[in-house]
Amino acid sequence: MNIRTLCLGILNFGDATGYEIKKLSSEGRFSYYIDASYGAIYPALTRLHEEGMISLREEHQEGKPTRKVYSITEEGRQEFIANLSVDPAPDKFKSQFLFLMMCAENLTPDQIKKIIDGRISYLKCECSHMDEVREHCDHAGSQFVIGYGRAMCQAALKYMEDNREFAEQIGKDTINVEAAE
Amino acid sequence: MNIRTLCLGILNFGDATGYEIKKLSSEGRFSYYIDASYGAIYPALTRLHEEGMISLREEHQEGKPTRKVYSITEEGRQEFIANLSVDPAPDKFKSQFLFLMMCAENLTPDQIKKIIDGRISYLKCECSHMDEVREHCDHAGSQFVIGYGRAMCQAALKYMEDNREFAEQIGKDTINVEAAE
DNA sequence: TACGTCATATAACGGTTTGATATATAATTT
DNA sequence: AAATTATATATCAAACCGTTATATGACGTA
Repeated sequence: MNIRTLCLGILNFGDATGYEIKKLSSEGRFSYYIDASYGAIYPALTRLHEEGMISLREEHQEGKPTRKVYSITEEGRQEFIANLSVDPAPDKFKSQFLFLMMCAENLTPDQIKKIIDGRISYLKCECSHMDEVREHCDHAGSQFVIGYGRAMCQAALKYMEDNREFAEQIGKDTINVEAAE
Repeated sequence: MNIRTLCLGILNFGDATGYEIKKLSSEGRFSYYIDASYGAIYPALTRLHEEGMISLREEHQEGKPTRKVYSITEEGRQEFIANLSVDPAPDKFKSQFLFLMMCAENLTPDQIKKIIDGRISYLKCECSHMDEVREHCDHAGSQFVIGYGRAMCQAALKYMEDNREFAEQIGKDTINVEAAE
């Protein structure tokens, strides 16, 4: 799924500027499973507008750049709907935390402990962020999606709490092995 | 975390060719949280070799291209360890499935059902793939990481089974709304 | 006075996708 | 049985897509 479809999808929920699309994708109710950058959004919007998929309304403001508010057109809606019919691609997931855990025998027990503590507070933060988003949103699709994200987050937290001792042991074992050599 | 560090990390587990690094990252025990492409791996290995971070042993074969087997050097190991000390970046997660669910009111009940069925079999497939990887691997870090992935996968399956009716209702509601208009 | 928010935009960089090249073996179709 | 197609091994480059970093600038807040 490319940014083109992503912009159309967000605009299908309501008019927005490039700035707002960015915020929705990295902080709003889309943020759990999407993250687009300005460098991709602005050129995509320009092209979508040239092709008539979205229309533009300029709101001039004093001291600030002109707000360029985009709306999806009937043509754009059709392209968007057509794109929804293709089979969804597999999820993409990248985690530097898991990579670090995989290499835990190269870390000191102290480092491992710090990383795990950081992970748990990161997950708690994500979790409460999703709770917040869920409260301010009664759209059914959003409820389902945020609920999914929350379930993942809670499962991760539970796993971390149940298995942190095992992970911390890796660092301690390595020290003993090195001492024995 | 860039491919450079990723290649060093995989080579720190043992010698490998570019081809094998790719397989490990998209099918092996790293695949749950990493995925690198040939187009990134080969240039990275070439550069790493030029810089003395990895050494090269060529194995000539009949009919096939020469196998270029890389090993991490002491210098490479030092760079790798140094890179493990930085705070892990937040996870990156992208899901076309969740995007589709977010837009469920634009889909027919039939489409939603098909997407959910596909999702459940995808998750089951991922889950059994992880079980398989876990069995063939008694390295502690791998156990922790695969266990994490498995926990996520099972939580996703449970959520899907508990909430599929809710999601399927979205499509049916939309039809009724449209009929009423 | 420095940082966070609003707002658009581009250049440099990094990584993915696609496809070229080449052979052997396994599976499927005719 | 023969022919075709898919899969696995193995490296690599070009085209394309998206991220990161940065420029610009004003307003509000700590």
